[in-house]
Amino acid sequence: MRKSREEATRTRERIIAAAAEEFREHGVVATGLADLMKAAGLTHGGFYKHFASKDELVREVTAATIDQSPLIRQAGGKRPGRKGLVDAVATYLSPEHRDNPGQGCALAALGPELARADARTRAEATDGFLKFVNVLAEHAEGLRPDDARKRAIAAAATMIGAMTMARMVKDPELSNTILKSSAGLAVRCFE
Amino acid sequence: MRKSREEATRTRERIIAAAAEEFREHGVVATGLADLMKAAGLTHGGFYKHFASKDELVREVTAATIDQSPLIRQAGGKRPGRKGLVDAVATYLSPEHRDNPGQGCALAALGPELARADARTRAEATDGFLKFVNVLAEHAEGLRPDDARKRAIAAAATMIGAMTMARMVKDPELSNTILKSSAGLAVRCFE
DNA sequence: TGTACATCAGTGAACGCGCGTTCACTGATGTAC
DNA sequence: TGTACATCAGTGAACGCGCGTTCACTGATGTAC
Repeated sequence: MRKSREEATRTRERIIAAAAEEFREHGVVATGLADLMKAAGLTHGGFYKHFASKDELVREVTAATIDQSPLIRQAGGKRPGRKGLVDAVATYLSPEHRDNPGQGCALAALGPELARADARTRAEATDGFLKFVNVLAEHAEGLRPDDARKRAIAAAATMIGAMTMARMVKDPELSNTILKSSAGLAVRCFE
Repeated sequence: MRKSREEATRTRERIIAAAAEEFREHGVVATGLADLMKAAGLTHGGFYKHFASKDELVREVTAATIDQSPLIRQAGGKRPGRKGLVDAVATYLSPEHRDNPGQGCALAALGPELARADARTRAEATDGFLKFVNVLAEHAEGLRPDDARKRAIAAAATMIGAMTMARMVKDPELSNTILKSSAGLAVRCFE
């Protein structure tokens, strides 16, 4: 039962979307292709009509998922400067983001797994990290560009580390403190 | 060939040490028990004479590995105050630590995997995070204790996030910049 | 202290299972005339 | 525009493999008298 080209393209995107969610929620290695294809509404045999291997899927998911980070999703059309920065950081370091890793930032959900991935996936992850950094740097006011970039890099590390730790920690109060205190630091970083 | 009690205890510790290294290097899910027992110099069948399950091992490794974080390993017997803080942060955010995840901080190497682990493992990870925070807070001078704690939490998030991103990123220059800029932020955090 | 027996650390084969991947097949879609 | 044929998206069974776990067995260690 061959499908039309547009439908095949849509299927491919559906697989990527399902994988993006499953990977961020359960981890890349822990997610099986059969589970993932079922989540996309297909049987597992069809996978290789769209991707040469699981590694190729991981690479495509990494590339596609960056734009779904809450920081980047809300970046377009928001106010610049300090107000915008505070908004962006608060959206990223929100309890909503923490409690929904499947829809959130891949760097926070998969950081160490991406660090162990193949060169091309790491290259995609690097691009994603730089995109993240640039969104932050654009909110910096009155700083030399390379200084803004350095500060944005440290702020990004803070935000990504905070999200990971806020999810890991068992005590909900401590988790909230991690988010709040780190948000404060990320904003202060540009002052 | 039964072994003496002391030898059995040593074997158990050898399994934990081997697992600690393998897990941090390749991830928990990606590490098989057979590989890990071979790394400990044993055959895989003997594993269940020491642990009830892989999950139990993960929990014990999490508890045992925290003290091997470069931050905590060098904490005893170092100078207090700002100098000690700068040293501690520099040791943690060093290229040596980045390039040797198998001997490094479990929070940076396994953060998201620990976040998905069972309740008891997450409790161990939480204790480990608080130990990390306390080491930093002890270096804070002239701050109210709860303020020092909040700042230490944000500094910890920065350091852990920075180590993860420094390992993930492909560009070595960017990786070094992440370490340096984040170290600066972690120290400034207490001023 | 010496002897007889129970314990149990470690071995290596085997268990069922799910993994990533392959393949023969189906039938609707796309193409050529 | 209609017809004949090639293509190929998706199915579902099957591949070998390594996973976590179990088990019968060995023989040195520990224990009881």
